[in-house]
Amino acid sequence: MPAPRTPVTDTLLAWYDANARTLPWRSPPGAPPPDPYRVWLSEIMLQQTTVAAVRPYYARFTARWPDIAALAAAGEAEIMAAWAGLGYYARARNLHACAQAVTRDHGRRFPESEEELRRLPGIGAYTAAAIAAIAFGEPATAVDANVERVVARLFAIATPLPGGKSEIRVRADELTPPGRAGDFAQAMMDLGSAICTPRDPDCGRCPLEDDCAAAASGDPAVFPVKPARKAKPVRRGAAFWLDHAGEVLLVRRPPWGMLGGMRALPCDDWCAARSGEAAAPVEADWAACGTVSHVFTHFALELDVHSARLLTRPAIDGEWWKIEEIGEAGLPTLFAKAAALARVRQEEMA
DNA sequence: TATCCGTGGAC
DNA sequence: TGTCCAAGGAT
Repeated sequence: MPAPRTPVTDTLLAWYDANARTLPWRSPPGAPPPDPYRVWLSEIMLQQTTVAAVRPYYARFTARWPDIAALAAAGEAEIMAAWAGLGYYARARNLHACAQAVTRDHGRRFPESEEELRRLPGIGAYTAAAIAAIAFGEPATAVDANVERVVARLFAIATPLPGGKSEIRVRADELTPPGRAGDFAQAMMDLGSAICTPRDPDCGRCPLEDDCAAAASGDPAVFPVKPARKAKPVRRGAAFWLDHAGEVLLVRRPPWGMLGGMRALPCDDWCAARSGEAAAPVEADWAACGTVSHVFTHFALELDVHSARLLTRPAIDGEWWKIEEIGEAGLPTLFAKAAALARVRQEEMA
């Protein structure tokens, strides 16, 4: 008589008990859950962002702001600057807004239910479920790209995304063990990260291979089915490095749109048909420094960088920043690249 | 539902 | 070099 088949969930949890990654924001399987503040912070940082990219930011944030009250008391500008380089900057503004909401409306403690968490700024369906399950042991199912991929393969769900999400959600709910929802979510992520990868999944090492319809099909990588991507348009713009007495002019971008709320070099609207069209912030003897190429999510940018040095400081809106301390200005990567180019050019001129 | 929103690493 | 895509959310 054949032995009863171990349910997929138990197989996965047993694998996780033996193979869980050690991460700074995570407790080992079976241990008491981590500080909800740290779970929340890590989940926000990890949205569409790799573990390797998050690590140093997580370390700096937790050292500088060790709890929710400290973060709520911080200025939005310093949080934005500390976030510089990590991308998706609306997350940083929402981070501050969420810290203030928890401090103001919830007595400095995160609400424990998925429903209440979902109402906080920057916390969507996935993050609410992840925090509820991981930090509070609630029976919530966090469906991220890893879970979508693993579940789509387990059941060979051929409906292209995003249409297939509803079926994936149902299946993921059915697999979630109410008593270990947090470990289940993290197990799915570890499996998706190390074994059930987007390309060339390593089925030979997968604890769920015998249960997986996609593995049985012989070509598991076709799941989940995704629509074709659109081509990225290329845009062109101009940025201006204006310095005087060892300081450079920086501006604050408007809170909405690209790089919203971040410090930046003065620039045009990136809609130039060709280089040399943009109006400079002041009259000066502008020199061309070169062009920065930068790829965003839905377009590529060719940014022409110009520099000028003034003998007298003009009356102009902005912030004069010590050039030697430009690294602490919190420039997003695009402008950090432009600044580096302008400084190289300056060295050549000197 | 579709679009906007960054960045860097892997292949 | 180009392509894909990573613990998504807001609108």
